[in-house]
Amino acid sequence: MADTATPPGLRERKKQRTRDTLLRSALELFTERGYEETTVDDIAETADVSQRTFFRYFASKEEAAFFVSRLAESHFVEAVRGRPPVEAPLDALRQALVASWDTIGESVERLVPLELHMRFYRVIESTPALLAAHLRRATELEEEIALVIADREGLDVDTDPRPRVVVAVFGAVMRVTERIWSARDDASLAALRDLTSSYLDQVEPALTGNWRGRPGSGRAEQPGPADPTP
Amino acid sequence: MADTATPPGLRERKKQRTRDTLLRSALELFTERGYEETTVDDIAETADVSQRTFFRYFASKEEAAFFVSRLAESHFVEAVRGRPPVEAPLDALRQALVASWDTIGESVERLVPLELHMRFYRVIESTPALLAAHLRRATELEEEIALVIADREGLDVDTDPRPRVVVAVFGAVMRVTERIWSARDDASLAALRDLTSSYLDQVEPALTGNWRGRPGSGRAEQPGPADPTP
DNA sequence: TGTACATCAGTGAACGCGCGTTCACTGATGTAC
DNA sequence: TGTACATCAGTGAACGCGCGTTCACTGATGTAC
Repeated sequence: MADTATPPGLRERKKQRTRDTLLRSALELFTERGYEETTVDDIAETADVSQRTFFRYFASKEEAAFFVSRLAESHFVEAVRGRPPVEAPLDALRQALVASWDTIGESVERLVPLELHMRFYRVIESTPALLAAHLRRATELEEEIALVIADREGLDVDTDPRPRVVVAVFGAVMRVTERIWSARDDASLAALRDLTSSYLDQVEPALTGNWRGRPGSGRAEQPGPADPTP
Repeated sequence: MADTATPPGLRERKKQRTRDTLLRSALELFTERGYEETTVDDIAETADVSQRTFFRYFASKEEAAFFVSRLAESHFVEAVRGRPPVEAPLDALRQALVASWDTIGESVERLVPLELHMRFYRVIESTPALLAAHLRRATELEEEIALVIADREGLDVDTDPRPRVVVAVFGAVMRVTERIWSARDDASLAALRDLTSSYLDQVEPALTGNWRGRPGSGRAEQPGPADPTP
């Protein structure tokens, strides 16, 4: 948890301040007027630096947009890594999520207000380009976590499908709840957590065949004689 | 299944030919030299029309890229809609996938060679911008299918989480297998189908806690005394 | 404490690039009589 | 079968736009002595 070895000098502190100002400016503009409607020049101007300086800190507009998310994600990965081995994989993921959401505020607030971060999450969901980038990043994160899970269980992801499958299922539920959450009024982290929790509880019921007393979910190889729905 | 009422005239047939030529040119260039490395002008030039004409047929470069995929997707949705109600939701999805993959060649070949379409799928996976767009489109498709499933079961997606959850889980497994498939040598549809099938079989084992004789997957509220992995 | 030099964050202006749009126009196809 | 007109696919050229890059330069911070 320690920072760099030597305490940061004046130059270093100024750099951090410039970067934080750029980040805040970016997220504020994104949430206020929209991602597409905000140019890199707008961000630089709001942060009171040149456009050239923006690109010194962020390789692209997208990188700035996801900088805080990146922090939250590595926070979650560390939480997964720290779960006790007695927990089953799906439980470990779930507990890690709860634990990291309980403490994420502290890390995020060092950069931007948590409330701003949460509001920006909703912007992601309503901006096609951002949502696309978010989903791509999510699959990269899933691959990373699958390796952690495989490591926990002493398995190889290339020979055993289960690590990637369990992580993909977990991620799929999260993305469903993120989307529903973003469309509702309550933008709090607590609301997202409760929703995710209740949806995770529905995974097993959703996968078993008998949603309403059906024969069962055996490998139904026979096409069945019933009439297709019109 | 019937086409338009009146048989297409010369003008209409020429339009279709122009569009098909543009599609083929686009997919060929994308697979040969890469998506980012192909400009809209390149595509128009290869198809022997002006750039202006390209935009008359496709609103964007991305729309052209996913035109054939769009066809395959609606094929799948129809297959889901046609599954007999006795099948449990997850089975219905699975059977619909198998069935639509068995017949997709016929629809696709009307536009471009199936082999070209399959090769392009691998380009999607290796091109960040395309993968991002693909994932966003996939979630839109999932929402559509969730509505179909809810309809089948007489449920409302806003009150019952199960339709969206089961579809999300199914989709998550598909995306995992797409990615693995795209990294392997065998680019055939059969290879993708077999891989997907075997991964779907792993969903239930992956979600149950006992990957190697563990206590069980009860709601593990106690953090547990064990040491975190280093 | 003071001087000389090195490092490096930030600047300003210009540019390349490709996507997607706009405009006024041409010529082939379709249709009415 | 032939003529007159309407429709509409396609054209060519120019443009707007924002992202991201390149260049030569300035001035503040850090360091050596």
